[in-house]
Amino acid sequence: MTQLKLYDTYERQVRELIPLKDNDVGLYACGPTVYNYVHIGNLRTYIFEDLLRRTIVHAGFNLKHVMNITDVGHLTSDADSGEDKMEVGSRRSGMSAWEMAEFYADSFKEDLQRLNILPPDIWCKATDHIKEQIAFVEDLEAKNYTYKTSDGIYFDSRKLNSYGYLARLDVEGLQAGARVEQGERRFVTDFALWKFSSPDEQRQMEWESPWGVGFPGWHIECSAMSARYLGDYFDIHCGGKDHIPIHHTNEIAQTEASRGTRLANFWMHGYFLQMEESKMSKSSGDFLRLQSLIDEGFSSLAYRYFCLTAHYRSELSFSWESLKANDTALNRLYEAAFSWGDPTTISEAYMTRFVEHLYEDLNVPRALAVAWELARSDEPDGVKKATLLAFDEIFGLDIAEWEPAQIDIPDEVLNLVSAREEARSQKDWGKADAVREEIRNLGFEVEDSREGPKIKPL
RNA sequence: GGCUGGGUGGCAGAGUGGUUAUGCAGCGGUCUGCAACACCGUUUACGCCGGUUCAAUUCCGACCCCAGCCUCCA
Repeated sequence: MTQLKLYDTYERQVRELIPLKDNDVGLYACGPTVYNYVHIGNLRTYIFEDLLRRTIVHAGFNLKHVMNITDVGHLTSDADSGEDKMEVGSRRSGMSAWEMAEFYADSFKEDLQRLNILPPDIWCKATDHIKEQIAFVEDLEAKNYTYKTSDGIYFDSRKLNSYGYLARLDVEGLQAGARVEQGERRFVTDFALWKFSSPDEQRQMEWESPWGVGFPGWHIECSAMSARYLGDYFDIHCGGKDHIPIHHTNEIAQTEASRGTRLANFWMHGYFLQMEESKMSKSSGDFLRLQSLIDEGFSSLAYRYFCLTAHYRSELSFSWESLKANDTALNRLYEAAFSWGDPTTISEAYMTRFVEHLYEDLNVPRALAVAWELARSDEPDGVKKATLLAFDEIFGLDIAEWEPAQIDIPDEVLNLVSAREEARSQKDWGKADAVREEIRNLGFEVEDSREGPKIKPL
């Protein structure tokens, strides 16, 4: 049997996934901060995680997939100097922080569904786990890894020799090149575990703690919640690559200091979607949502397919042209698969090639190339269909469900089509072409296939 | 400026020390009254300069450019 190999950012190498315990694989994925809609770049990362979890299940492991919702504490600056994004978002949206959290979390879940991204086994919200986070900070305090400033409790990163290993941080270089105010922090890489509510401003989200009224820092939620649901040391932790230098680095530091482990056996990161012009920046408010693509006439699965064409560890350049190209490809695949009829038996030869690529650190682009070779091969239709449907367990493109769109064609157009058939049977090409032009003016295109005329909306 | 990655044909994107995916577009063809659809075939490539090697796009070094983090971001 083929081994499932994955790239681990911590070791910077591809190695076999061997569960820490029995046949069980614990997977923790960093979810969104729900202060706004997610954009298509965010969604690329969740598509990667979906491919990962489908592959883990395909390889025969028992999966426990946990995803958090950050609904408090993520500041507008990772240097712990900015405002809470939730409070800022609340002012912008006119909703309370609590209402807004629910609104954007629901919107996020809807996007996942539209992209055939399977939901995690457990959703967990930071605000539902304040106790666990306080307990975690207390433990760090007892172990002498914290210090207090006027605005919060901070993690003393210099007490950990291994700090920054995940990102291969040059800590001294960071100190030298620092461009931000350190405030009362003792060192650039120190970070907030608990922030005090400001006396000047009434926060919507705040809690009592041993250190006073306030709210948890951003990083502590992941250490606390992953420990609660998956244990102190679990199999895979993933997120976007931008989390490597700060968020994940800090999670590792907290857990290492408190529990003496490095948190996860594998650290996996999805790379960015690259925009043509501007950056895919959420804070500027100018970003593409899944809905933006749908508004332009693309299906959500066309975007999923587009993401399958690039390896998760390479940047992918987004452009409308490129999305269009892949939309065309996907529709050809759908139509071909539909025309093959009922599935019969799976081709072992193609399946083997597919799995080899998939298990080699999720080489989905290669796996997709195998699908196309299969589609254009001499295999019997039933075999093609059965094999492609098996591939689709991973691709998640709903190939089995696809059927040609049913469109309403006005009687006027149908009459014209009949009139044109009449003219064609009499070889009156001039009239046939004139009628076709008339039909075009009504918004429909006629194509003469072997089975008779086909009508499509323009 | 510091650190971490990356630069492949018209576009997107795999991969490899010598046989060079895949998709879209283009071109040629089959089909068709014509067109379209579909299918078949097919051209253009590895940022720049050195080095190692029988052989480098693939390994090493310098340079240029791009991205991420250090300031909001998956």
